[in-house]
Amino acid sequence: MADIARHTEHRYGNRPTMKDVAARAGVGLKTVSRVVNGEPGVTPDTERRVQEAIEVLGFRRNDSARVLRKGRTATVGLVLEDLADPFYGPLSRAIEEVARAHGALLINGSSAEDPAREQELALALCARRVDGLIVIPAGDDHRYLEPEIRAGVATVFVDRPAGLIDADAVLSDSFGGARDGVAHLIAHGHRRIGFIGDRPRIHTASERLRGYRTAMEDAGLPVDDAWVSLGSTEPERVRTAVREMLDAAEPVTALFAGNNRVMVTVVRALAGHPRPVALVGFDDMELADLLGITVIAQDAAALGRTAAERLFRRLDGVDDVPERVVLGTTLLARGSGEIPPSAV
Amino acid sequence: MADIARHTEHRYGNRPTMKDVAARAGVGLKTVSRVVNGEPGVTPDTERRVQEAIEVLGFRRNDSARVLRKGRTATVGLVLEDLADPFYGPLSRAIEEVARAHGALLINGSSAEDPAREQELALALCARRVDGLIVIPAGDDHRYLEPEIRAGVATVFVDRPAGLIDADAVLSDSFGGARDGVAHLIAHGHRRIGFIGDRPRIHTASERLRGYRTAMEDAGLPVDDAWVSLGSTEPERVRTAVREMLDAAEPVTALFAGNNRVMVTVVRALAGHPRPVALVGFDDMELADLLGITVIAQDAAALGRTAAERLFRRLDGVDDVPERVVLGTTLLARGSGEIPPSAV
DNA sequence: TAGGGCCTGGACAACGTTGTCACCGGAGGG
DNA sequence: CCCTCCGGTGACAACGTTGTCCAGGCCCTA
Repeated sequence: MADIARHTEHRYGNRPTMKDVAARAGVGLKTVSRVVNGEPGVTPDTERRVQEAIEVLGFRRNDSARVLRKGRTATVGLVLEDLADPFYGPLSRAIEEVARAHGALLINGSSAEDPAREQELALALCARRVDGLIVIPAGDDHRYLEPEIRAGVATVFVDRPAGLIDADAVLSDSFGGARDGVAHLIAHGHRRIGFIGDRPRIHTASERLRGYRTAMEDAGLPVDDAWVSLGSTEPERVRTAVREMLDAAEPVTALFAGNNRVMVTVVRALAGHPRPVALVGFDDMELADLLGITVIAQDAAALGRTAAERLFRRLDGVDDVPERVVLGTTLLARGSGEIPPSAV
Repeated sequence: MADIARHTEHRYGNRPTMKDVAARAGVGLKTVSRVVNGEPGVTPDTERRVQEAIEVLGFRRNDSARVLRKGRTATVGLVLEDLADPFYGPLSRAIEEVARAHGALLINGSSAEDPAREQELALALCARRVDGLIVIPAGDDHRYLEPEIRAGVATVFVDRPAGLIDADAVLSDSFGGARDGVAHLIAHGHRRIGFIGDRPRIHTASERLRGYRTAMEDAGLPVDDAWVSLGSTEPERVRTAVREMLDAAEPVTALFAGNNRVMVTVVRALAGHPRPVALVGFDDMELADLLGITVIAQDAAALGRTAAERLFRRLDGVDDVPERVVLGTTLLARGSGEIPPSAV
């Protein structure tokens, strides 16, 4: 007796199960299941009795058991890089909307830019048997996902491509966007333009650098090594980079900021600078319009939506080859990018 | 034969189970379980054989089954209001960090300010048997959560209190913050101060309004009905409210913005206004410092952290009475709040 | 009125894991 | 030399749900 009690002790705080509901309603277990799932073949009267019992007991179906039985979880996982980065807000929101439209729930977590944590998180999601996975990669080796993908977990990468495996990816045109932004500065008369970007290991960062170099080359302009600074987006590092480029014997007259983190710090640094310096940043931000910052805007929502739709198409059984989708960017001229070069 | 095939057909894409691993390693099922869970009592040699089989087969434990058996999911649910609102980024990030420190995963979703959707989402999370729930309420009736709480789902509300049930809540001092902000404007000479806030149904909105009224009253100032505008945070509505207050016969000389959504629109509206108007906003935002906007800052991260810690304390069995924790706010003077009243 | 089909309801197994308990072989003590 | 004990191992039930299949009752038709 004591044994039995110990056995069923703190099990979900003793929640009622379908069995309990069945007993209370005086029907069979399966009939309760039918009512709960809206399956046909139940008399209105029986259904009413079951509903009543459900109400009284406060029964709620245990989806874990359901998942175990059915094999589908109606859940997709999202591994993003930093929940607090404003760029990812609209992106994950768009994914959530699509998931919701497909009756699925979203589980997410952030990797904090740490590849090990990305892997840990992605695999934890797989252990929860998400139907699909959307990943904003922090690392550059995703072979660890191969068994999962083989086992049927639909996987789509966003913002950055997967590393060392062949998988769907939805990206912004980092190269083209950066090239256009730098060309914009050149068109306004700049010849010495600085580029401050994220760590080159990150795909978007290196693509944007490539865009910068291409624009310069296309205009027949040389690029001094001192004009390019890559590394973490730590404010301290970025501030130093700005200072060095502006204090040089031949200072740059314009700057290109490789992403929103960098841009924020650059704007702050330039605010304290005596000479006007042109600036174009990658990524739009709220309030950037009021500050008159010219940016290359990505459509984060479209990125998320596209990726999610792709994921659900795969979950619906469409099985075409992995593909890379690239979305265009938009240059928003607001003033900071149209400042002419100032005499030194 | 065909029957058997049909039976095991598309089940997680036929993932290997512990049984498969056991067969391959030539050991018993339970031994595999022991290895997977790091339980003691397995010879190094046996363990190696099992690990090898796991590797080869690409086995990953099915947490759904585990949950079903154990009764705990090591998962907490977060119902927030809008993933894309920058205020919630740091908040959910802080919650995630605490959850991670406790070895738990976070599932979240947004209610989009719709009470029905909040309920749907919260109950879906309960069906997935999350151990705990953190809710940023959209609605003001949470009785639907009573069976869940009774069944043992630890529940903490953040940013706004629960409605009609007794539950933990972690809040910012909306009343005190607004009162201080308005008092700040009064101290700088303003007598006619407008308040533009969110819908009064929302607890924070009404508290902030109360703070505004209290500050005015404390200073012996009257409040004209035309100076108070409550409603949605739609830009169009806020713009209209700003215009009306500034175009009145006796226009306000200062504005208090009830939250970050409102503040953004107000700043935009004031940018096009000929006369300088003082402004204090509730909620800090990135770049607000560069625009010189004086704000009442809440510590979103502390809010999230406090709530999450409270949740896990409950999950650890601490069972004190539901409590309301109120965190202080900080006035950040940056210029816009220190503009003196301009002659009309 | 008997027979057949349809509709409602229930018994039972299975999903993949973990807790319980029993078994087996070897070491150590009497 | 036998008995006990213990560490390592495996058989089995149980978690709560759903799919399958069968039973019984009803109505309709011949």
